[in-house]
Amino acid sequence: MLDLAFIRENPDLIRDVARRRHAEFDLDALLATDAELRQVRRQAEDLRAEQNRLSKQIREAGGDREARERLIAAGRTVAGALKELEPRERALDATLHDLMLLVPNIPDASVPEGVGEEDNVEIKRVGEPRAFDFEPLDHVTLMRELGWLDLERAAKVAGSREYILKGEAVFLELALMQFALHRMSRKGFAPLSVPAMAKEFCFIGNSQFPRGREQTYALPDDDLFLIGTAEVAITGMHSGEILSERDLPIRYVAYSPCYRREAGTYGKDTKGIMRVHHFFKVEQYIICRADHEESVRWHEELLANSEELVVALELPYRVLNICTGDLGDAKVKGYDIECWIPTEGRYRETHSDSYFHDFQARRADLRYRDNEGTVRYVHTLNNTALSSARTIIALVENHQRHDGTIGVPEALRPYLGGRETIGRPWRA
RNA sequence: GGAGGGAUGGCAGAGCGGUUUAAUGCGGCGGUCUUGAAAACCGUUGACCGAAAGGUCCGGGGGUUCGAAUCCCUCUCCCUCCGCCA
Repeated sequence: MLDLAFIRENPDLIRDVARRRHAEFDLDALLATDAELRQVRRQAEDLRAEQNRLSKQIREAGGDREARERLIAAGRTVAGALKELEPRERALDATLHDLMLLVPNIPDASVPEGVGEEDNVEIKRVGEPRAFDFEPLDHVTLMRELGWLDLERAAKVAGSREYILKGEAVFLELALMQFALHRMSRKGFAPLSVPAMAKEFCFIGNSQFPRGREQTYALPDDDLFLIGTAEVAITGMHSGEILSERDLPIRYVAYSPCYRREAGTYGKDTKGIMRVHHFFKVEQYIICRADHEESVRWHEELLANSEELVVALELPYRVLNICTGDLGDAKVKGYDIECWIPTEGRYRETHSDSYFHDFQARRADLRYRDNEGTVRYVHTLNNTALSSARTIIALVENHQRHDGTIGVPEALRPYLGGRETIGRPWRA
């Protein structure tokens, strides 16, 4: 959420943001509602001031019965007028709030202009795609042959876009998560394991709602929703708080399942476990001072942390600077890391590194008291450390061996009993 | 699931219809003293809207009243006990 006063004073800039983002929202409706609310609120406040004056006079009238009766009658009139005005004030306030939630954040000047993902700008490429001396197999074939994946029974249990991992794939998944948690906690990030479901305010605070609500699983009987990322739970965790500057920055590394409805993606990535309804993720999250330079510094550092993990897993990757049209509403700027998928012959997204300035903090009412005693909204950032399904794809495809087994990168071996390969050889 | 108790400023904690414009303590900030710090002492200090006047806010929402932190209803969360359970 942006500062309302800022929107009021910079309507042209906000219109330009909408244009750059190719986003739709009704700024005129917002400004009109704001203007009307301010007018109605002023009337209501005048009435309340009158009410207070009368209340004081009634108190002071003491035993003077006649004056008392007269003042109470006047008070009744004011109360009646206020009662008529208040529903209007509340309704306008609610409308304004709803409209405010639809205003996107202001992209940084370094975000490339563009309409969709095709306009994202590659800023670096690291690692050479491996030259296979045999025909590499895709992750579905490999994992099936290794006895690691059952898609048919997963569909039977839970429908499309679900999967059952079996055998060593189960340990591989856990190994990746543990690897990421250990590495990040060694860097000073505090490990968290958070609830997989959260209340609505967490999703609004984080900006998943109201736009993108259809991407989230709802549990209506309990007024809860399944999180699509640990970010939701972490933002909710500190919402409404006033932290102290000396507690900042807060650095978390959170492990959680992630649930995504993938509504509207029919026909996209229908093979295997590239696009699935659940996976596990280790997420980096930072809460820092309200300082642009500091946000930028952490944004770069979060990227470097994730790159370090990907490099340790010996996966070729590239980094994209996400363009205005593909950038989530709440983000000031975003980088994606995409890992090389040999059988697709292209890079696929595995990480998303974002900063928000105080956009999430305003929605979640997350503030801090600075060293001068001033209360400010914090800045928030997050980036994937590792996510399970897509990293498994990249790992098995890139590290497959001629005999159908999977090579384990050295950094991951401590989490897999020291083994250099996993899976039984099944190819000649 | 059942019974009871509770939720007040950064934290702790009074207040239980109208001098509460929310006491007091801790913490924070500023100062005196000090080479510097600690201690002590002095001052200052809730959040939000508004240019201001003024207004809003005592877990959320609704109600009673001329007037609600205070009374009523409802929801959420926390605590204690019982039941069930990995």
